[in-house]
Amino acid sequence: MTGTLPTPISTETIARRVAVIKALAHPSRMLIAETLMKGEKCVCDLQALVGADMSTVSKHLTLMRSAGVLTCEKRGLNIYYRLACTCLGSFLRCLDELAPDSEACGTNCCD
Amino acid sequence: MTGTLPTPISTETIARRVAVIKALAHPSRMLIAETLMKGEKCVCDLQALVGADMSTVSKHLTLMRSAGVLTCEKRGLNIYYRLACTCLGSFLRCLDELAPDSEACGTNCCD
DNA sequence: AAACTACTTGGCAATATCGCCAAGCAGATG
DNA sequence: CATCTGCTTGGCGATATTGCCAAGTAGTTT
Repeated sequence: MTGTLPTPISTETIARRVAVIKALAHPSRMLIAETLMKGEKCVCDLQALVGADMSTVSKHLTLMRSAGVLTCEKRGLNIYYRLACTCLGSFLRCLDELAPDSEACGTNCCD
Repeated sequence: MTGTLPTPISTETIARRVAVIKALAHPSRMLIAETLMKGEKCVCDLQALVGADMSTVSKHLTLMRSAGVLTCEKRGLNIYYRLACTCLGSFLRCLDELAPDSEACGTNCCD
């Protein structure tokens, strides 16, 4: 169990994680994720929320779905999106506690 | 149509979260975060790990520190970086369970 | 103090992401 | 069937990210 183990994480795992993380790395997509934590919404609802062109919102949703963050279901004329990533809420709340650090250790110290 | 409720999350909160998420949204930075979960490392260690130019690694680290994901401390000739975001581990493990979804609901269905 | 070490910063080209418009498509409705 | 609705896709310019080289800095050693 102890000792020096070679990096036990594969490039594929890293890539998959990055794809999911990137699916959240945009203000509109973060807002969508936050909103969907309260329940499913159709694209038109999310468009109104985000305030961008519907095609833009649709592309955001496609990206998030491809990454596995969202799932969708068609009912009647609308397509309803919902969160697939249940662990997101607690993580985001944790992030909100995190303070940005402007202090450096090297040459770029400010005081 | 669902009820119209005013968005209870501020633009600033969204922006802060996105900054943190972006700090993880790159293969090298994800690998750095994963590695630092096991303990602090100096920049040269991380350079060897990532396999990029030291200046590149340094910029990644600066970005992560600015977002609040890392902290650093200078000891002797080296600068040691460590993870500041304690909730990252459980979130990443959760992400690893998440399956990417290639099935769509609209016109882009494949089968 | 000159040279060295460990790292950061500036600059710039290559690449990726973003967002709008226009066009397309499936299902519902007239 | 023709049209309308809700959404997706293609295309493309605008903007942001990435990574290397070169140059700079603070502390260390000789």
